[in-house]
Amino acid sequence: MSSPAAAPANHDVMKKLVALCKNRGFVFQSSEIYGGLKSAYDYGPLGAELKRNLMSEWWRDMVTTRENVVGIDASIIMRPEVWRASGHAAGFADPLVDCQVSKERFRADKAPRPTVPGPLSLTCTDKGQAKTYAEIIEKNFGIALERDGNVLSGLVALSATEFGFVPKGETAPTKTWPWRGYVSPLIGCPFLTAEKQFNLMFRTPLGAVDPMQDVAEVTAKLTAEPDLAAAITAHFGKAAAADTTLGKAIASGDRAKMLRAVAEQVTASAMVYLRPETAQAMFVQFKNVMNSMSLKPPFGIAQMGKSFRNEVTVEHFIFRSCEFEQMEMEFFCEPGTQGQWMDFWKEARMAWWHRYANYPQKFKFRPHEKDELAHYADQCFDVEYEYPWGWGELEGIASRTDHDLHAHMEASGEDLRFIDTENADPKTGAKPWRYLPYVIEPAAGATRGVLCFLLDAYHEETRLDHEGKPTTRTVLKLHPRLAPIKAAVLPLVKKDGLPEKAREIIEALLKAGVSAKYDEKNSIGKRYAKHDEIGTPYCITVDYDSLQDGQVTLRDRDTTEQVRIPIAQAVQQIRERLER
RNA sequence: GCGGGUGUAGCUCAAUGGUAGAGCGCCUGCUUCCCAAGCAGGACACGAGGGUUCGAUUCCCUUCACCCGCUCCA
Repeated sequence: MSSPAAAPANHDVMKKLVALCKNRGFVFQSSEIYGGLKSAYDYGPLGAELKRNLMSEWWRDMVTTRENVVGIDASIIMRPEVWRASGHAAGFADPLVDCQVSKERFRADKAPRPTVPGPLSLTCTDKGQAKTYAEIIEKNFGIALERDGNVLSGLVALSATEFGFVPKGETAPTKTWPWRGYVSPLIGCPFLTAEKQFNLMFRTPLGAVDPMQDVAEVTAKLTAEPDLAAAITAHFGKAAAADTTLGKAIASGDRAKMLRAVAEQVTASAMVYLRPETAQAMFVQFKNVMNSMSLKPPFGIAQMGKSFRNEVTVEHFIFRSCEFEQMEMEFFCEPGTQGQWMDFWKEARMAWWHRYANYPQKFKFRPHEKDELAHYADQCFDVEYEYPWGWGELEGIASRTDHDLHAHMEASGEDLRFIDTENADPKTGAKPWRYLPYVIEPAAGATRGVLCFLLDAYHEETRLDHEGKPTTRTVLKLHPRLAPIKAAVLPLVKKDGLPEKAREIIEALLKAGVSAKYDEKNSIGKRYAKHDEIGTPYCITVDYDSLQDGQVTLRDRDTTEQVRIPIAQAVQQIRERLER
């Protein structure tokens, strides 16, 4: 597209874009009239078109125009086993704890565990912080720790389950608290909140009867017993054996933990998860897809759709939200060929982003460092975009090895290997070769794609009005195929038969399947400006000459230049421009 | 979740312990022959809940949401 090389360096661009999105019907905040819902957004009429266009372009490029890629559209809810096998259920259900003094939040399983018995000294970053924290502790826990520079001392680990305060000069603790054996990583503080499960996944009971009723009834019954642990063991039997979650909770002696485990146990059979990524369905249905479509590696399965994650922090408008949309493809190939396919898809994917961008220099690859790689990947590249707040991820292209298929084969007991009858197993030399394909996964954020192309398209140009005063023209230089409205049809004035002529043109456009809008309100300049702001690439204007010579002007959004074309060619001309 | 900031019309902003005003936009009519023209009318707001007060948009508390920083990811 024709544009200057340098992107506008406007630090308010996010603010302005968010305002434009609301004003012009691209993106609204969810449930706005009720005060809004955190990190949830609704796509308005133009935003819905834009997102749809973007996703259609992806599907066309990744599925429709490729012989070796097929698409699926899987259910968002799947058996919980899927998420256990994929590692999402365990890997993201880490217990989180807050330090009651420093407010730091950390993972309990990774926290430091001081030797017992022994002193527990709090090391602050500086003297000022030490003073503040000492005051907090005095106020909340009623003890005055001894302060020496940035170190607070006086707390002592007494046993694996108890710590206390031993004032200077004393030998016995004057006050004690129960303890879980670890302290906060930053300052080494034992005053902590209870462990809370932070789960990545959205959980919902599947079924007409709400299992909370069962939870309430069982809890009421169990807590009426004098010995909770014994009551649980009696009620659940084998399900409360020592190696189960329930059994471990009983062993801990913590009532809250036990009741939590009871609730989990009672609801377990009804609970399902909303998928945190679309990828797993493509692994789980790998065999069905391969067999029904008579495919053999190398081939890909693609899918677009919503995924759900409880993010620790949501931020930057639609950049990170709990409900988001993905465009993912799992490309299954022979082990050993993953490197070359990685190169292939890297290039293909970057070319795709560049195709719609005004500023290709704002896209780049960022290779993952070894220690940054997910456990399932042997290589990973992020496609990053330079957002106003810095570089951020847009797509991840991961070499996932055979990790996922392997995990699902093991968990389900289903043989997911491909049987290659033509080639011998390179290890044994025997035919057929049974192997689990390796996977290259280009996983793009559709929601992020919408944001990045809106940012890429957002332009402000200063020009002089008819009086010579500078005015700002806001233009969304969206790629014509992404633009929500392709053409506006405008009578120069709304009289003398011009509207009627314009109506004929818009009807022809709509009939041809081109998204177009008729507009006769306000002056012609205002209508141009309005359509520039929503990214309409072409305006067709009917003037008095049109009635005589059968021609109209076709105005280009980016250059504002006009050419005169016959009305009879209008539809065809617009369609041709969209195919470029 | 924690710290800091913000919340007044569709948008951008103002004023005020005594019941809110402008610009732009929007709607109606007239006018208007190509890049946010003019005239005349019109509609629309104190994020929500509670407290103090004779009276709160203003002061206090709570809550919700957003923005900027700490963690994670498509």
